[in-house]
Amino acid sequence: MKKAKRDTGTEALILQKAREVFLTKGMDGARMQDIADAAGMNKALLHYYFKNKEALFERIFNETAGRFVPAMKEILASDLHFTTKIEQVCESYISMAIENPYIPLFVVNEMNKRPTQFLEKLYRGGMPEMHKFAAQLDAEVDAGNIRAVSPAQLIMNIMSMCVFPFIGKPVFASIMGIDDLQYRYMMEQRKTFIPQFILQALKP
Amino acid sequence: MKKAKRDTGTEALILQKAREVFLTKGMDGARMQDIADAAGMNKALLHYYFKNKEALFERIFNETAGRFVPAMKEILASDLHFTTKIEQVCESYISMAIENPYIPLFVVNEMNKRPTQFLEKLYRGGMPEMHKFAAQLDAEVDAGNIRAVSPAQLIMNIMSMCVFPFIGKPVFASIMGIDDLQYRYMMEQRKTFIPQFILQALKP
DNA sequence: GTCTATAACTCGATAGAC
DNA sequence: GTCTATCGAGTTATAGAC
Repeated sequence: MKKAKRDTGTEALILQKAREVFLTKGMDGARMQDIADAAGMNKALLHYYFKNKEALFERIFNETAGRFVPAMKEILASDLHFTTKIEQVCESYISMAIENPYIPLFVVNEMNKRPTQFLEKLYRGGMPEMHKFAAQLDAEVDAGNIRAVSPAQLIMNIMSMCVFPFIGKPVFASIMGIDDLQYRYMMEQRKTFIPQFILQALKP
Repeated sequence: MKKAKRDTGTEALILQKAREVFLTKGMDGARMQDIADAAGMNKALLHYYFKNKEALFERIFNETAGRFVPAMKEILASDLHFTTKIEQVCESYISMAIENPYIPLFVVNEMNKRPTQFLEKLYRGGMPEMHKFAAQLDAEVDAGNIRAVSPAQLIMNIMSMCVFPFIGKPVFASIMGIDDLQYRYMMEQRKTFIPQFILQALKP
């Protein structure tokens, strides 16, 4: 039986609770008091472990972005067939978002508030290989395997269909009259629905 | 030559500037001082016209949501052919978002922060006629005109492809290496690209 | 109706006891 | 390492002169 706490138990607890608070309220909306309450401690202790609110936020943000950006880049940069890439990107992103439903809106907000810092992190370890994927598409078009299509517009469609349902959940769930469990099921379905939808649209 | 100011010139000016500030910084990030500065007056005057920050924000939010929600509902509830509905929804939403690029993220944030109040406004004047559109789709499927498809998933796809490119602009523009003008052009293209893409995906 | 000045309050951060 | 107490900056909101 493991110990409930590890060496740096308190620091880990702070990070965990700070994560919950920042993800749901954002940097501006979150209060240090909220985090202290969630962790069952006082504000002073937060400052003992982290210099200030911004440092704590930065830490959370880096871990959050770092959690799924690399996987995406890896898939796109690989030598897989473009069909497989689409399938894997959808499967990978939607799985992550089902488990971390607050991440999409959180990331999108920070990205819009501080685009430069965000892009810096995005590009760390190499620019995403959009060109490779785009070149694959163009090759398929030339070979007559798929209809002529703008790679940029297609990439936008793929990302949109994967990400937005998590951001727009309140309206979607409401107008469709479904609960959380049913919504989760719909998202599971989308892992295969989106690739099928796209490939169908690309048929010559 | 008209007067620059109308009866309630000051109030209108406050609303206009408050709108700019709230849309870009959000409720939490915006400061009354920011609005006062933008309007070239002092904070006290803001409170003379509006009880408090929240009341001012509420006013802006209602006007913002009210600006495009009714148009959407009208299109969906109409007797147009489902193909035409898709075309008009895309054209209508994208046109609005091109002219008001900050609205999508702003609305999405408020919707997630206070879902109940948002949905209340959305449903004012009748629930959106999703069922009518869904029934149209099912009829087309039965007639063999389009492939079998979940109306809910399809609606999600349409909304996602229209809305998300405006929310995710910073990354998209960056990885595609294009400037604001080129991005705007891409959005113009999407007005027809999305409907074509969808109809292609629905071909039997 | 618009301004200046300031009260009242929130919140991040620090000092210092234990 | 964790707590209580408090400071000080920044913000909303109000009082009162013009």
